[in-house]
Amino acid sequence: MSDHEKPGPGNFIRTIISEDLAGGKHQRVVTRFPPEPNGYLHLGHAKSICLNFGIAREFTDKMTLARCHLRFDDTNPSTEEAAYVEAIREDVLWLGFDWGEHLYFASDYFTTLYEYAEHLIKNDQAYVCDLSAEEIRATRGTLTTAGRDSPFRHRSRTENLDLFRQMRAGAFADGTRVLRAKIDMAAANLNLRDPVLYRIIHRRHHRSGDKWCIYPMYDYAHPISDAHEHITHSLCTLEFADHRPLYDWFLANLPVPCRPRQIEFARLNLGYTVLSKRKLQQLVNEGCVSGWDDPRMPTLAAVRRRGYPAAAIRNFCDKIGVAKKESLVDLSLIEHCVREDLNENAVRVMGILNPLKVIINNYPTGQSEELIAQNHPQKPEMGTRLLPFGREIYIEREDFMAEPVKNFFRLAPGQEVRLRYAYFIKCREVIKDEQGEIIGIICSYDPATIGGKAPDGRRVKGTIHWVAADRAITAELRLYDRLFTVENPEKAAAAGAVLKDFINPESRVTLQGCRLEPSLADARLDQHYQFERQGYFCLDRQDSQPQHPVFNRTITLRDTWEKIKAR
RNA sequence: UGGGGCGUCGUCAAGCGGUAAGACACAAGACUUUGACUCUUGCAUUCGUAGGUUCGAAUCCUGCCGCCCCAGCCA
Repeated sequence: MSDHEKPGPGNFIRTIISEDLAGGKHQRVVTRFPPEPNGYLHLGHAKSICLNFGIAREFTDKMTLARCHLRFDDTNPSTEEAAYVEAIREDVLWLGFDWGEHLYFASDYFTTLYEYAEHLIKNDQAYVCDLSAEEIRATRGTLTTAGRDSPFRHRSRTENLDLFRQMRAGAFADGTRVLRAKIDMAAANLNLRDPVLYRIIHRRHHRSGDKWCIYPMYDYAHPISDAHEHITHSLCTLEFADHRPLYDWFLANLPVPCRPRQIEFARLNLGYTVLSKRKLQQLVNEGCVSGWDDPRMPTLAAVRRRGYPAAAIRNFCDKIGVAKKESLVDLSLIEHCVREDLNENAVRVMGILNPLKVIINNYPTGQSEELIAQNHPQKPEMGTRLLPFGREIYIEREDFMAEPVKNFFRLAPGQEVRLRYAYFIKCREVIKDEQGEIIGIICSYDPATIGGKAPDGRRVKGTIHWVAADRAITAELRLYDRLFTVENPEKAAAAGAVLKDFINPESRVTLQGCRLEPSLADARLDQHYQFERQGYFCLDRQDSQPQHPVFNRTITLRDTWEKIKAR
């Protein structure tokens, strides 16, 4: 008994596949991920990619090789572009999946699809209809009333064939005729009321060029493409459930090599963002974000730029599960996955977001030294680095309070803290400008506490991060927060408002003049960094320059202090 | 009012007739040279609801209620 025959844990799709395998319906599993190249992939697609490729991986063993195809659903040249194809391939690869030899395009099947259409015509199961789009709509009927037959429904096969061939030859203008399946204008399922199979679009296709001027509809192309690739399980989202009878109708009425089974699952919805290409396109078009890869966007290109590891997204997709219930997943779940990965892999460094100068008055002027810091406290194998220290340093403005609140155990007048990996310092004096603004503080340090250890065993409650003033590098830091102010922006916008109204004005805050420890001058694009006590950061792949480094904050560290403070 | 789908903890989600997994969130505590991490503990007598079948029901049956999708020559 192979592993296949055990019912898969959890989701209903794995259960179905296991049963199909156990019942001998299939020897191997073949799935596919079928993006349309008309936009960028987002986290919702990641769910589908992980599901489809994950199943292929899971149902592969020594005896049987399961696989997942990458197929571009490029049946509509008016919205699709080759550039998207490249971006999508990159995204899938980045996510960690490989289609191997199995890269396909629906456009590869245009000839087959056309021949099948003639087959339907010859069987009196399809006809050329001269009605306009408006007329077709008007005769389709409503949810509760049947549609009316098109006056062209009873053309002869010969006439249909001739007309269809003329359509293909470019004899007609866009929108003047379509090929329709002849099914049932009274069907309760609107998809069966003589659906359009082919429409005329005189437009250059990114792959087939000007070879065609008629293009197949999704409903028609999809089942045939699946069948020709010997897909066993065609997974799609819930809104296609109504299309399944049509999917099956084509498979039953055409000489296809096999009959794939369509199974629907619920699409992903994530809190405080939108996961629909149309809506994302809108944000880009309206200038709400800087582009498809603006780090606040939920696109794969954006989260990659922001610093979300691919492994974290895969883990997230595992955790959310697959079901038919429409749900809204907590943003905190993906954040947890990102932190979990980054905590493990990010190199620890120190960086000051809002610098406050500290002068250590008993540290000899002109003296400096190098102190040893660990790159990851829990992983000594990640090594150490040297941190320059001197008389003048910067600390985080937030780590000093002239009038400390209760339980504030960082720096305050007379209070002692540890400078991470350095010394204990005590605040002696506050320097203010004419406006009374604090511009620096004067502290004393205890040389005996070098490395941050107290030989006398005395304890300090706070440890803060710092950088040496003269050796720090200056950088721009971009802090990101949730894109929207409401958890369910689509729902909020449906209630009369527009999406734009719910954009979080603080979703991006740019900080200039941040001071970072000198090791960051050699920061690499593929490395994640934890700025201790602040969060995880990575170099921005678009805007960072050697002379002007730009870091994106991937995510903050969990902040219990925020909660304590709020009480 | 037609058709399709769905209702299990705040959020996801197992469960498939034998007496409610797990994760996130949250709360309390321990540890701590990151108020991070880690650890420990707590968190659905109840599965939309009302009946029925059964020794036994979240699981089977019936009614009701609620939510989502469908009238593109988009996918």
